[in-house]
Amino acid sequence: MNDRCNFSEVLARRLLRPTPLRLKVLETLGSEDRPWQAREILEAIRAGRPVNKVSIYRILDDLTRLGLVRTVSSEGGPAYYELACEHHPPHPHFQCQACGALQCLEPVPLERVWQELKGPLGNRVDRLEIRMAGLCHKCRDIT
Amino acid sequence: MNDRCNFSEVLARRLLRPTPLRLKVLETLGSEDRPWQAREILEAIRAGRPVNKVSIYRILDDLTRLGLVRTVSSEGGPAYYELACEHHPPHPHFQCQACGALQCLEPVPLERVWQELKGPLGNRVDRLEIRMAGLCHKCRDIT
DNA sequence: AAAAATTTGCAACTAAGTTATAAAATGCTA
DNA sequence: TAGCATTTTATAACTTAGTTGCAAATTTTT
Repeated sequence: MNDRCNFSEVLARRLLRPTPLRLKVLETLGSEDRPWQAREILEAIRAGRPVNKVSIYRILDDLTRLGLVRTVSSEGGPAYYELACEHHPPHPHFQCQACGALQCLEPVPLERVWQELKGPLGNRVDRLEIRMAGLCHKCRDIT
Repeated sequence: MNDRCNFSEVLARRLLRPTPLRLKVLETLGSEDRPWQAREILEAIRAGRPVNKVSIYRILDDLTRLGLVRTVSSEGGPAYYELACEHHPPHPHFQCQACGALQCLEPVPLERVWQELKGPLGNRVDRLEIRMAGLCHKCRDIT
């Protein structure tokens, strides 16, 4: 999916060294158009080399803090992570309640909703997360 | 907040006995206009009598399955629960990234967004969760 | 009141994520 | 390029949220 980002350049520009492990994490996240669990990333990387889970969590934290990665929360489950580069702007997600799979949906124009929500409360709003839940087309076909 | 629901009637109508503990859980959820963590509920009830956490989780599960309670997921944290009675329809939430507090926002008209999102994917959509994150007015004032 | 069913408690467990600290790797300066 | 400082990764131990299996207690039914 994401062959278009030069990760090591991006990392270097952002005060984080482009180590093999960091690049591997970014590469993994970019390899499919869906959010990943920390554990999935760990297992994917372990298929090729030994890694410790703490390193994965730390790298995901760092990348998130720098804005290269976005976290997506899931219904009762663990956190998911996705790339936050210019080719992957914020967007809603769909989670299947049967198989648990999390899909990325197309961005939708939310200016109106956004304005309506942020207005009256005096809160400073930084992020908006939209998650739909239901039965995905695969699980729908099966049953 | 919620003096308007006759919980034990509601429970009885729904195949769940109105036990003191179940009523206490509902009463606690209804006592403030905000979602509660399981742990908060546990502690609130323990102030008045001994309870086991497993009972709380089980009761919350049962009530959620019956549609009397809704779960609200939070940024990286534990699950939250809120009443789902007719006086408290689905609505967006705001979570402060500084103090972690979760507020209930007013329901917004989402038909347009909903249609736009559910359309092309072939998924059956049952629920829509909207969460905003940022800095709440209290934390804003402090800093 | 006895039997059956439901509800709650208790202990042990799992999974996600964190913390503290040590080891390894990398970059920098002489 | 050797030595020192800094950054990155590993390891082990821990915390917190939530679950599971089963026993005790309570309630309902007969």
